Amino acid sequence: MPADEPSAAPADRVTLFADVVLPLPLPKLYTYRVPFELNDQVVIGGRVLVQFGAKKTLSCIVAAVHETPPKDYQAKYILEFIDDAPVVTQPQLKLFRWIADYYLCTLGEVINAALPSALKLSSESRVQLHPQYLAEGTPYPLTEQEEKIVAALSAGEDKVEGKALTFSEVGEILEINSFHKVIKSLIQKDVIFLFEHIADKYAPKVVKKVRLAHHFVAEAALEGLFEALASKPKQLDVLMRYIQRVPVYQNEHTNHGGLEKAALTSSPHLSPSAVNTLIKNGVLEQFDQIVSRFPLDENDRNQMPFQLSEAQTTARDQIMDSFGQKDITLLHGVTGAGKTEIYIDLIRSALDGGGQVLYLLPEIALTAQIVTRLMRVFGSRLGVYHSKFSDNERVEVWNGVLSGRFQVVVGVRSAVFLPFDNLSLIIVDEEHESSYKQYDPAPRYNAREVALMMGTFQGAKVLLGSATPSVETYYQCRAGRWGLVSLTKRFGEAGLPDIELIDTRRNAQAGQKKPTHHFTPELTAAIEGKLSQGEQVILFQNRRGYSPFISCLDCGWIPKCKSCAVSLSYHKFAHELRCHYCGHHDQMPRECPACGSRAIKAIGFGTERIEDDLKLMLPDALVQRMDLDTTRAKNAYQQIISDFEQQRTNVLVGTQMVTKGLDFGNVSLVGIINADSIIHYPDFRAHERAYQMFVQVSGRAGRKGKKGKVIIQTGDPQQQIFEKVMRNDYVAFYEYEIAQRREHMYPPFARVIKLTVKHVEERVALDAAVRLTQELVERLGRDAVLGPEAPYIFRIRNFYLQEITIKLSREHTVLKHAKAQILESLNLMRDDKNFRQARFVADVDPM
DNA sequence: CAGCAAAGAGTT
DNA sequence: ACTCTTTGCTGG
Repeated sequence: MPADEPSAAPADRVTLFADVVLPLPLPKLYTYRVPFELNDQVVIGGRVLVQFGAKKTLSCIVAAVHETPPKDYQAKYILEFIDDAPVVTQPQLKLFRWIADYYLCTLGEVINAALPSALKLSSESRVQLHPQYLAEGTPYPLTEQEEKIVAALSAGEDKVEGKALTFSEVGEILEINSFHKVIKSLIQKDVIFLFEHIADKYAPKVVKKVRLAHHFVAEAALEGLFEALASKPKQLDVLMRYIQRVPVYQNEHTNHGGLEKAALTSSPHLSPSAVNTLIKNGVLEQFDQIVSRFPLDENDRNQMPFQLSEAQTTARDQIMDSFGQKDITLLHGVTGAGKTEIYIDLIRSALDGGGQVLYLLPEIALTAQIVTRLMRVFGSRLGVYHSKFSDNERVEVWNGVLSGRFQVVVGVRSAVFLPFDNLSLIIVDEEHESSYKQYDPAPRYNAREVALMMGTFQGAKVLLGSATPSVETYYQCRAGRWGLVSLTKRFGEAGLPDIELIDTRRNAQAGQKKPTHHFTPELTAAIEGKLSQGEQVILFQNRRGYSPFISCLDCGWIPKCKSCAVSLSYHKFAHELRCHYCGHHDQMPRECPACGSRAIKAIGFGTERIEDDLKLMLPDALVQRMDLDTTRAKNAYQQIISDFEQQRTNVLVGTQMVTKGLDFGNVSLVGIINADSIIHYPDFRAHERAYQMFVQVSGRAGRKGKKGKVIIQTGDPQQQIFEKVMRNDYVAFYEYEIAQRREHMYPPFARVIKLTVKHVEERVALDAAVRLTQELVERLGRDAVLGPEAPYIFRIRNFYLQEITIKLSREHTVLKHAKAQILESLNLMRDDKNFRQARFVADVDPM
């Protein structure tokens, strides 16, 4: 095409339209018009401000730009462009579209989950004095409270307009909650007006620094200063420290960078008031500097040299080999085989090739242990993305990936949303973990699957790692579609632990006594034995709280949650009854509300009770509990781990958390208190989960050359699964399980989509579910649809539940068609007046 | 038939 | 999701 095409309008006169993604669960994109003068500012993937509806101003993402005006309506104008570079890249948009499609949700929901909330602008209502009031006052009388607000609004330095207050500030001034009435009345009297204030929530981190005022930098001036301060020793001390830390003579710039104010007041002999006096007298000047929340490591590239063992080297080479032919490879390595070193080696060569690397870990295992090791090798090129990070920290990681500062990111499932555009390697460690699946709210995605798709889109290799691979993954390897590399030897030649099954039923018949009934004598003896040898013990019980329910011994009363179909768990420390599904809690009753009896007993046992009883049985043991209740605080988890690592505690009692990815050198015994509840879960994955749990928790025993012991307490030692756990025979487990899946048409032989219908009335929930089932059967055939069926816990948060399970062929085109049919059925249901208050939730590949 | 609450429609 | 609009219902 000739460059000077006469018909081409000048760039700034083209009428442009932008399709934007609103952060709402709306199925479509919305089209806004770009104002001419902003034509050259349009950035796909950038944020823009738009008016949505009459009241709302929203920030959203530009997904596409074009010149086609919408047919049926007049597009509104974009108000403002926020970014001059994309915050969401093209590869991301492509991936997000795939997620929305695959997981049956909207693009808005994906964007909402993907963006750190500090990147979403917030709009807050504020009030200000009305210009008319400022000019003429008001003819209406004002109440005392109204006067108070007017006074507060006038108090600002900004005399012309007065200052603005947010609603909550108004509330604080009046010290009442019902301030809306006051505001409403003032608006009616034209005394104030309301406006929306849009603010970026991201706040850079600022440190206070000081430097020497520039006219003192010259040597002569400085000498003079010393003389002038001769009689003020405190100030002199501060000045000396400054000069000691900042050699101002060397050059001007050294001083210009200054020194953190905190560094001047850090030792006890340095007085903060002396610092302030120096600032006040103009000797030092104070300034703010924006710093990264992830400081650059000065001794970067402190590449910790380490040697891969022979087995590790072989595995590494096999993985590289496999990647030559296949994009996806599974590293099946027993716990303790040293997978992390192999990962580090692979990451290093991926980085040398100039690509980015994403290293995914399940939520709980993202411990200091692994991050510290990675930090040592990759220094400040490593970004960490983690649920306990603050919003500001997340934004910095996001921007760091965009800018190229972070070339490796280690993170939890939401790290798949980060703006990578040049990935060459993705590692999904512990790929079988269910915490990769988001359950609520939408998007209900599995980060492992998203990672696989991301790999395909960006041409990256994907390495899945696990000691107990998911059946689906192993199946792909067996079928030859994915590569498989096995590591069967434990690092340092530590043998696999001995596993002993203890029959709790036989013990019960033998007449066990009460306070220790969940500890068999064998387990108790083993714990005592190990502790006396100075070794450590981990006890696993998959239930938190003291006991799962309590009961009146006289009338049998059991307290239930008022909004869920579950009994309330007793939490002894908090002296409360709690619902683990909705968070509702009650005081522990002194007497039975039904019959007045005082004989209320805790039935069953959770981690808290195990901890308690153990302390009674073995008063010298230093017992620590690790479960959701003890790890709520930001650093609690790390504290517990490090206490155990440093052997300040010697028994760790916990839920699932203790099974995951922790390396302890001195643990020689692991006890599984009750294996039965794990095996007998009503779900097609129950056996897989149980196998994984037993093997993973066993893997905590016996590291660093010591042979460990595992004791499993069960009422049914004949279960086939135990034999496979004891022989550590994954393949045998797999063969058995895959036959079951084939027979019953479960994954990997079918895709499962679970639909949940929720309604406050049991009847309506059932009716809606029956109707939905009919619709689905009509579209997909009788064989594809199971249910409806009320789940085991049939009411949660006041909603009655019904579940429909859909099983589909894995074939891509069939799947796509079926999902369209499902969406159609769901939309039909949502439009049906009879089911208006019903909620319909689709969960693709539930776990 | 006012006055209010609950349900429905629409957002570009 | 949120808000404006319509419909439905209670009291009279």
